Amino acid sequence: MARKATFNRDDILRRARDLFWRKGYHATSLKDLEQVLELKPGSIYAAFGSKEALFSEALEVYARGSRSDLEAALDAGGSPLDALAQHARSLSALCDQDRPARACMLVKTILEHPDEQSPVRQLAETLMDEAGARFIDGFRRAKAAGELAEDADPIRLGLKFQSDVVGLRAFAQRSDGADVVPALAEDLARSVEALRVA
Amino acid sequence: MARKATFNRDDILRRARDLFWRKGYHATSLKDLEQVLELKPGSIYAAFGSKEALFSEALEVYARGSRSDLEAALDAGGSPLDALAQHARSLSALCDQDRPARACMLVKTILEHPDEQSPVRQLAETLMDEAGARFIDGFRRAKAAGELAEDADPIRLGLKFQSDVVGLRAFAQRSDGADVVPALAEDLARSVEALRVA
DNA sequence: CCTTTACTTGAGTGATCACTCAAGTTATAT
DNA sequence: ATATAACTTGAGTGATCACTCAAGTAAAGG
Repeated sequence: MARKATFNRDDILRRARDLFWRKGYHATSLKDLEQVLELKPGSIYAAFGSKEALFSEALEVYARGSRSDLEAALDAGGSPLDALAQHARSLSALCDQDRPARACMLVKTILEHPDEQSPVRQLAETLMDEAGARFIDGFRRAKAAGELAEDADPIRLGLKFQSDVVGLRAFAQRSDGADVVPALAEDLARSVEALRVA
Repeated sequence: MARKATFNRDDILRRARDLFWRKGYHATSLKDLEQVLELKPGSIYAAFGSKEALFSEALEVYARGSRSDLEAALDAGGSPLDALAQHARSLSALCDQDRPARACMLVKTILEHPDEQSPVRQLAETLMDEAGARFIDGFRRAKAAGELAEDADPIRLGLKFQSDVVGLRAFAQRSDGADVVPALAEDLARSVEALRVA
């Protein structure tokens, strides 16, 4: 009856994510996308509707990808505090791999969209809230496991941790980031472990 | 013999700084600048040469402005550690004022310029290195004043502090940033004060 | 096989981009 | 007052922006 698209949608979205993640929304042109996705403009618009819609889907792919590591570690059943510390320590690898950018794509998106009403901005904020909720949940589990002091506030700890991660990753974006990131990641991991009371 | 420009250069640069700070480099068009600066394109180009050159000057104005507070506090002769903690605490005011953006303009610039060779990116990095050097200097003075432990590493502490500030300010950019920033700023200030041994 | 239905193609849309420059204007020096 | 040198003006430059659509192509159903 009909014909299927010749490209793999997930593959295209991952490529779009990497390009947007590296260059940001405004600096990425349709020409850039055509080259990287190996798609003509007509195909892009038939499949995704608009540059903004494509970006939104790419952002969701990014968020989905970031979700897995921490969630897996937390659900593995070991010490929640260890999982959080391990997550911090894993940031030292930020500079090794050849990734599109070291900074968080959600943060980059929020910073380059000052209009709080813009759909892209709101999506990025929602996804960041979800990420924050996962950190908070991590500290909640740590408290439930008796790893934290009685008066520890999981919400405050979770938000502080997210803020620290955001800072570390933004800081890591600098050209000489590789020189300092491992030490900063270690500092962050130890500050988490220092919360342990049991 | 000749004629003077009718506008005040510093005033124009402050306005350009605020616009670029808020919208970022790529999303700011010459049309935007013409409106905000109340200058015709010819005047802008006669005075500054190019959009990039104007941005660079605006970025330097930004950096010069950010420099003053901490430097004054450190040079006031009181406790260096108190000056640093006070600087952290002052971040809680980030959300009160009606500023162009809560995030650091240098960080925003680095994040939206992935090409490490671009002049704008290199300028932003240089200015950020200088800011980091001031933090490091603060901890050096604190150590010299006997406020820090013998084995404290001012460089590491300074970079960690800068990373925390970057994170806090980027985090503060979120729509509901006002709800959490004061608590995060207080946490950061206390973590500085916790370093005190004397 | 042919028909149908979708996907692919890429030249082309008007709008906007950063930027230019010749003509007009005005403060200053003489 | 006049000449001069610098500033201001704004229409206009080619390039690029996000996006469209009619024509071409190919896979699936009968």
